[in-house]
Amino acid sequence: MAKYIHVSVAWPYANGDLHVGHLAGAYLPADIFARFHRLKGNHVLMVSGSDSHGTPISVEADKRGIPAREVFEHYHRRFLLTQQKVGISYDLFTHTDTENHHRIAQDFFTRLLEKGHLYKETQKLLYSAAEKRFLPDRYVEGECYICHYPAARGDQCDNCGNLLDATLLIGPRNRATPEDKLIVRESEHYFLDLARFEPQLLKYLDEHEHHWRANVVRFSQNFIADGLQGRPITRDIDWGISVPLSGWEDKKLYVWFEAVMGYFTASLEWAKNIGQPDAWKQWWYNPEARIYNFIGKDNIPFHTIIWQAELLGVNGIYNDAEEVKSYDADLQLPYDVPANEFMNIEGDKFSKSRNWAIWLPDILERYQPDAVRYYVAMTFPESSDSDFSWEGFLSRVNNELLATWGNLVNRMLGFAYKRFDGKVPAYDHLTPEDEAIIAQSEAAFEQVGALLEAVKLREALQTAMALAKDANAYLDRRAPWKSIKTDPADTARAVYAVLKVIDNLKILLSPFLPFTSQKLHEYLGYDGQLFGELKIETYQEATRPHEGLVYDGSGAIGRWEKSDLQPGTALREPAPLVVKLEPEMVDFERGFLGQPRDEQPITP
RNA sequence: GGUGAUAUAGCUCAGCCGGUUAGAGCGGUUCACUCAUAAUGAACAGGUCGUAGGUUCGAGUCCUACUAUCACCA
Repeated sequence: MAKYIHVSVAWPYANGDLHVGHLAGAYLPADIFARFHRLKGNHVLMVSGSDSHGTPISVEADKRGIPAREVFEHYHRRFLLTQQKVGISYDLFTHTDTENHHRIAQDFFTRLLEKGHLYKETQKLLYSAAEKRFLPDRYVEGECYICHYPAARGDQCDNCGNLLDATLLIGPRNRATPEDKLIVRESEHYFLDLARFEPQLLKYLDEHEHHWRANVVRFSQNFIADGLQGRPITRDIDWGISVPLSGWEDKKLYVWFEAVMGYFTASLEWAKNIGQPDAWKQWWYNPEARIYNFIGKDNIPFHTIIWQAELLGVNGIYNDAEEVKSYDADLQLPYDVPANEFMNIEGDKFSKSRNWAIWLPDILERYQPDAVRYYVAMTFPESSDSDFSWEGFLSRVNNELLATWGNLVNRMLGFAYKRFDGKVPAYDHLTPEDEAIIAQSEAAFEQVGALLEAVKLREALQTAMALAKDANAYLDRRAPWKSIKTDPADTARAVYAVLKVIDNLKILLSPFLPFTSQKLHEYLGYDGQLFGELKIETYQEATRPHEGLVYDGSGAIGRWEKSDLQPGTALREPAPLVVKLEPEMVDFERGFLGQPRDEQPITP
């Protein structure tokens, strides 16, 4: 029976381009997982979007002297193009500045307030006399009250690394305008009362600890054991979602509070966009559904504790009224939160300010999306931080993806095309060895599938690649290029067997390598698309339109099933699947690291 | 400062509940092959598992301390 799988993917701040860290941390794992489940025939809903609020965007806007909205719109557009190019198959990638998201976030706030999950408290904050506003911590600097470093930032000291309370800084000043006068002022804010949810959260973690990654469980359990503090969910800023209370017009919802709701709000938007406004409930109010939340390790507490608390707090939302109460279960909490660690670059951690980064729009201009996907997937930081090195990229693409897989396809399809009249050879019977390699490739659906299901993606890819390696070995033992001279009937058996294995590998590898699998699919003489298409659509709401990336799976025919390749099928003339990389590219690419970057337009 | 994670062959990584000679891929060396983008196959050579202790008949695998790195929290 088809299952309901929700793939919730971390929302990127739209204050700069996407880089390989984004891909390795959340987007590619999520996409591989979603594609696998689509092939299995499950109902997949994969959503994410640009986080359009938050200080990082305001900071970037101030730096450029343009409004925050322009910054996020610019990068949102680039996110759509980039992810379309690398094939991240969102059912909907939207953003948080939609009317839909605003409205639901406010409904969450109201409902939490009504149910008594919020409380008010007065905070002391720095107020700028010149700008007539409370200054976000990142705009403040002063002497660190711990190590007395003179230029500590308001939120953290770069010298001793401690997180700071901006109001305690010695001689705090406005970074933009040093002569500005800063005063400590009181401001009232709403707090989410996390402690109330402690028993439910502990129970939730207990129920999931066996199938979660160990570090995610332990970290979260300990986080609770330390005692849950209330968290402010409003701020004195002007860029964000309004607090739905009169008298609170000059405050906004804190970005972390509303951004995580995106998994939910985007699901509703998707349902509305396809004209079935209640369709989202099949995931969110269906106890059989599974929600998987793909994130990076820096986000663990937000996705194992805070988001759960919000969901618990608003339970029943949009499902209360009798006439729509088609699903009477509780609001679903994530089934798994497979957080990845970080991907470093050439041995050093990512840094936007130093431009120590590998930008996706840039490398997708130069390399095949599947080459990037292959290397990143093979290097996924699933259990510990990993490292992206250009030497490694060169080596893995040329020596593994091309040599083991691309070459297997090329040598055998080329041979069949030339020697068997452009057709899948007909055979009289198969030898035990032929049957063995075919059986092995069919058994791989079970093995690789189990690994994918358990979100052990790197191991799944390794397992599929090991099969390609075995196919090469089998081919060398059978040596059809020799038998063709003496025993063409035997050649036909071997070639058919390898083509069948290749046809199976096409599917086994397709969640990882959708583009090359599609090409191979066509070379093998098939028609149709293994997967659906990614489109950029415009949606009009009452006051403003917005664009989203949308996966249209209506034409997809790929299934997670063994090959039924028919002898006599006409092949199409094959060409190499994988482009070979020149060793010079290593130095070329390294040359960009740490240098000022010129942002280029993205070609489709 | 606290919490979690990581530290295994030149490189990238596996090693579940502790148990015979610590595994894989890549790279290296040698041989074979020539259908293939000099791509493939076979064999061999490479680690005593961050450091120091401890528990145990026996530890990479459990415990303690320490060091380094990453993240989060205060």
